[in-house]
Amino acid sequence: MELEQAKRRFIDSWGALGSQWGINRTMAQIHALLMISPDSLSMEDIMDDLSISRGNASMNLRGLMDWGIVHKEYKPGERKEYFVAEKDLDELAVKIARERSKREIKPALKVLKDVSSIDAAGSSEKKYFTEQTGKLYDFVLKADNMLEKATEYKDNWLAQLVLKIMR
Amino acid sequence: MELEQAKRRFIDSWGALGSQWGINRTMAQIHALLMISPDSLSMEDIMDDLSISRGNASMNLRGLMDWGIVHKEYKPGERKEYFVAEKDLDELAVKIARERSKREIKPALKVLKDVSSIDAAGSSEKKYFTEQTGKLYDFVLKADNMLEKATEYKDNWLAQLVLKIMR
DNA sequence: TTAAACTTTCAAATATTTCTGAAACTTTAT
DNA sequence: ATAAAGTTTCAGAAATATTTGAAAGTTTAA
Repeated sequence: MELEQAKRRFIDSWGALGSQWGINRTMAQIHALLMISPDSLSMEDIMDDLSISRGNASMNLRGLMDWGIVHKEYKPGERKEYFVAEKDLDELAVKIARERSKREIKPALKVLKDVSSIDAAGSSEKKYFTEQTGKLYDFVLKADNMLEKATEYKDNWLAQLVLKIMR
Repeated sequence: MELEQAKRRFIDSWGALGSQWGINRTMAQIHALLMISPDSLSMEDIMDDLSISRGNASMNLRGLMDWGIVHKEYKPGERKEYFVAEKDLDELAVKIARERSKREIKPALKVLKDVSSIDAAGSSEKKYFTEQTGKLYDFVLKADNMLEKATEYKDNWLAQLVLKIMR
């Protein structure tokens, strides 16, 4: 397999993976492209490589920056903006985990807390509902806390956690 | 907040959450409905409650069964099929984790392995590519293994893991 | 074997998401 | 202040994904 071919295969599957995870295909592709790029790329470079429009590139780069996993770089003497991906994978994982927690888990927890605390007196239907959503709340909260712990300690988290537990 | 209102809010947000996670809205809503249903529900019950067509209900119930998180139940003397959700949350998490690993992570690993093993001799561009995708492969593999360990031991996994490490 | 009761399938319709491209905006150098 | 170089925005177009509904398929009981 030649480089160009391998590159396409990587970018395509990273893109497909992204869309399965609720990230849009192009955003994931741009991320993939930046991950394998030794140098930072301009918007034009990205548009050309992926054959996408300027508007599309602009919006998705903004999206990646909102996730905190891509940032701008300015080259001295140049007007253009260049983009680089966060390439430390532990750091990348931490940022994604934190952002998903903030954007998705926390709001879900709020809903679960609200709906599980309606007054259950009376019908057994109500009782069942508050019981189930309450359990869900506890579970999601526990999971979110574990994720937080994990990101706190990055790759070394397990060892640190063990130490904490043992003392 | 009244039960009906709380129920709608729960089903809607579970549905929205689903679509952020690459699961379609209706499938997530059916799942939510079954989670708070003390009794098993027929396809008609589900169609009525969510105002969806028979075809839609049928396909999404099949989807949920493929994930292994909903199953059919037959009531004695009745022709109709009834559906129930897996309500043990640890069990639910394990099933989802295993299925995602099988459907998404494993195929991604294959691609990463393939593309990272092209012959890197020559250009430094190639070298960088194989290096980056190789690191990605190692990282995803490590993450997948941890997930597997976690599901093996279900809720008790951490304690078990600690024991293993200490011996 | 038939027909009633029920489920599945899939082509066409609908809804949702993403993408384009051109206009508006911003920044910088002169 | 101006214009060149660049970026962002957003309405409409295109692409994708989901949903419907009716026909085909299946199962069961008599």
